[in-house]
Amino acid sequence: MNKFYLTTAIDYVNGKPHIGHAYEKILCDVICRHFSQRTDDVYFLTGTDEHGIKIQKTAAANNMTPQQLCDENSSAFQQTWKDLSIEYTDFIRTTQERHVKAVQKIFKKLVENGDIYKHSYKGLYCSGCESFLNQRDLTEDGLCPDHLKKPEEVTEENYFFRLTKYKDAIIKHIKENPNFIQPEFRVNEVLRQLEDIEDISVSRNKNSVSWGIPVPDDEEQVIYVWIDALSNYITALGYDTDNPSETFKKYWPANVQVIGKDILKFHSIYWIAILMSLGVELPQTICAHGWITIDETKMSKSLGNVIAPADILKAFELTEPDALRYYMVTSAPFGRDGNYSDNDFKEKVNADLANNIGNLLNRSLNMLVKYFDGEIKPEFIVDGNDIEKAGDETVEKVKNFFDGYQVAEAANAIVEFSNTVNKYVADNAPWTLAKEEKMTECGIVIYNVLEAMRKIAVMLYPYCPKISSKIFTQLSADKNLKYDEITANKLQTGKITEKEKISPVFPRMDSEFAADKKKAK
RNA sequence: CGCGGGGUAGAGCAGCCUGGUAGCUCGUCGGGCUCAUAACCCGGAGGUCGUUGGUUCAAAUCCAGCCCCCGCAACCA
Repeated sequence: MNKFYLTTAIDYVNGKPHIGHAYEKILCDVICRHFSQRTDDVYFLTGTDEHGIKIQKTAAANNMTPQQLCDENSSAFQQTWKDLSIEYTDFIRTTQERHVKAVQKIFKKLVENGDIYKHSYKGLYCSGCESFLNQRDLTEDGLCPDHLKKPEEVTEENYFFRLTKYKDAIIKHIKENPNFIQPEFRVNEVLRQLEDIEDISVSRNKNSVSWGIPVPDDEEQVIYVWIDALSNYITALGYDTDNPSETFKKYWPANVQVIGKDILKFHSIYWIAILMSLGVELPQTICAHGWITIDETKMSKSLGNVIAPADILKAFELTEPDALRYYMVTSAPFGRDGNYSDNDFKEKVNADLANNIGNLLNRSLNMLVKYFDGEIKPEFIVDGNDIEKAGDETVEKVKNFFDGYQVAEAANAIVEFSNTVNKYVADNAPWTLAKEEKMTECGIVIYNVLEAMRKIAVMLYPYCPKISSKIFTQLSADKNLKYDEITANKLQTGKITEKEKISPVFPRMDSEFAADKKKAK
């Protein structure tokens, strides 16, 4: 693999970031960090979607210009990603000039290709809402639910995209490329949706929506969400209908486009049709993740159970996001919904990060200090033992899971390995060996454990970069994170640590350590 | 109506394709160890595998019917 390009959905800036937004970005960051360990060239794109009637209205309600609202909320998203250690390569905003210009060119190109036509559209317009309503949105009496007024039938002339022209080609592509839509159980849903698609409206009259990218050569119309938002995945790379950038040529097509299950239709049908019309290659995989519920309840503004990632970190007095990152991506199996609850969060990270992995490092380093003054002697290194093999097998398993973007499953494999190593410690009881003065045997066991820890630190890095870094530091190990070098590298011999340098890399939440931390503040 | 997934110990899941001792994580109870972050290791208790019937020497697993839950179909992240 010589490059890896991943995109997230771009978030609509009509509100502040919550853990639903965060879930996707963490998932993507974990995937990108993993692939950065296997290729030098990872490009990770995220951003914000900033046009449309909702932004226009929210801004007006708050006495702001739409651009002010977008600036404020887009910044909030960027700050949140920083707080969560999301290291994207580029952040695109659909109000940026680079995007606006490219979208207009794309629109023109679609017109030239004969895939866009003008068509009058008859709809139910509510003047209170300043927008069209669907029949199903109305009350039983046919009134607008918000304004309790009867909407008027209004005819608007819009531009339409010939989606139906690409229907057969899309079906063919989906059937011929089994990995195109992931998880696989979504494929039938999409094929079913394809059966009754119609051409889609891709513009709005300026009178109903003014906050958008103007249609080229028609002052009356602005470009609607489809062509605007979806094309961010290529405009960010510098796509241009006449003269695409080197970056675009290098990274497109995307290896994977990660989205929520709610927008799968737009990505596996609309977006694909647009690319087909433009004559641009299709992404390799569209991966739809599930949703995060809160205490088994759907998150919604009306229920008032929306949680911001920062609130969780604050509530648990966490100074780094690793635990939350770990929990979020392991709480749901691939593509399924996950759940967040304070209690599950605490239990999961205590069990895996503190008790299992963190304690394993702590106990083995302490033994190294106690029995060998922190020194690894050359005679401790014996190749080909069972733990080494188990470690190498885990490395392979983790790679395979990531190849299918199965992030939670890969994490389980890492914890399982750590668990095996804990058993190995108990079975071989280095403390007993020390008492019996079998010092070389004792050293071999401890060394094997520390070597296993080094591998765990490499594999854990995508999930918990800060904890991983602490493990490397305490092992005095080279922070080499490349998978190819896992087996080639070894811990250095000689004195690697002393009593004062050892401390829990992840304190149990609610433990004495956490309590001490609170006091210290 | 349709298409798809599911119902297995208190909770969350695996096993089902390729029938033959029902497994994992958390919790719980008991024991062990003493290197460690009330940690770690071992063991116990706890399940008529939704239900009815069929195939078979043998069914959680295959087949049929029924009951219940969920997803998609609807611009929710």
